[in-house]
Amino acid sequence: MNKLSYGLLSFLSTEPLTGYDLMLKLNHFWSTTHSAIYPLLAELEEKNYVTFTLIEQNGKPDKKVYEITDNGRSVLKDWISSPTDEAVRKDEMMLKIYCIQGFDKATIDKLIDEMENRYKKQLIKHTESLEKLKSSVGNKFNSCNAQRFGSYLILQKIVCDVKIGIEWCKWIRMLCNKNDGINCLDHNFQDFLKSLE
Amino acid sequence: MNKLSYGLLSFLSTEPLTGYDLMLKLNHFWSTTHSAIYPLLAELEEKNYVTFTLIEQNGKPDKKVYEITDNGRSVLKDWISSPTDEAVRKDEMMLKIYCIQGFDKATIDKLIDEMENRYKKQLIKHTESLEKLKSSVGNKFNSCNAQRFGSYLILQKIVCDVKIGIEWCKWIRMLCNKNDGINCLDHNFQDFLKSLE
DNA sequence: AGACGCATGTAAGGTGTTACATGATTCT
DNA sequence: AGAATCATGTAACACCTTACATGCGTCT
Repeated sequence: MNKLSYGLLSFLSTEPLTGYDLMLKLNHFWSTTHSAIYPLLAELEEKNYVTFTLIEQNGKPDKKVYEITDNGRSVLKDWISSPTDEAVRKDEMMLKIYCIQGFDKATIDKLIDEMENRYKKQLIKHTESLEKLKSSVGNKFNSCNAQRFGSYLILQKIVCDVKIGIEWCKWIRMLCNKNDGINCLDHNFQDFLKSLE
Repeated sequence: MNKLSYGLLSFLSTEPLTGYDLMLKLNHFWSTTHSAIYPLLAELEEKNYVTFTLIEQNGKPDKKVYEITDNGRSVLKDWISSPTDEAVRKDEMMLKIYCIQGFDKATIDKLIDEMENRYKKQLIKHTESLEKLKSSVGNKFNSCNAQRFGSYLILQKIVCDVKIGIEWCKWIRMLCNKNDGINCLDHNFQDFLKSLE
């Protein structure tokens, strides 16, 4: 049972899903591919943590809709109460930003543009998901046992994170375009964020 | 040349460092261990992208201080101008948050406490790094070619990110403690953030 | 006509983590 | 007395990504 296996159980604990669905949903905040998911689902089924129903479709490939079992829920319970590993973060863009001081303005501008465009695309994608979720549940997230509460919490944070990413790009551009040496102490990102309101 | 190899070159482009230093610095925003770094440094040296000087020490193990070569800088230049891969994110805590609606209040509270404590520890660590950086350079980050400009940009973002993480924990607790069904539409994380000021 | 979405799966190769290995000094 | 810091390195295993494989329907 690796982390992704628990992740699959976590998602299946709220609704029955196919491997394909799981891939799409997980990708909002957990980098993975279908090739990693399908073998793990087969393992979970062998261990009796999930069961599946084969749904025959026409025009589309048949699909397996997975559901969590009582065994699966019991394993989930143990996992959620045990210590949590640190997050794995590997953002190539950050490695590039680290060394930008050695490059010319044109190269830097191009990089910041690339980064901002990426954040903007993510914002559109995650805002859409959040809106869909809100309308599907009728915006009732008023208790910790509300339907899809966890999904709601995470989407709210991700949307906020990418918005801050966009502001960060703007802040960097502002710093780069300041040629005077005055106000050296004022270049604080959080002050910049507050000044926007 | 994988992403971490470029990362090592990126860090070495701003100052000479040992493998151990690189591990510590990278860990602020790139999950890795020394076991991954040392073999890559050896490869970079074979390819003539870096050179090292052996420094003999007493009381401590000898160390190899690596410097980037002109070849290395040329490779960096090509890399920074080429398309950037998507960030890899794998946060076990988010997988746990996803399924919290199925658990009792005590389990949820424990999990949110664990998460907030983690963010708080990170805040202390990264704030210290930022303060050290500021004092070492004399707070002069007024141009994009300023010394350690990239490092400054990233630390500013990370500090902001973890602060938002802490507020997110508080927001979740607030939602969980609301038992009434009133004001269902008001539970927006960004509105919550704005209300703090 | 070609790309994309739906939907599942395997194989190969690259990447990453954990454990093993050493050892003096400093902190708790 | 035991843990942490500094400092490097290897080996085994686990993990993850890319490519291969299939195939119909819809969109551009």
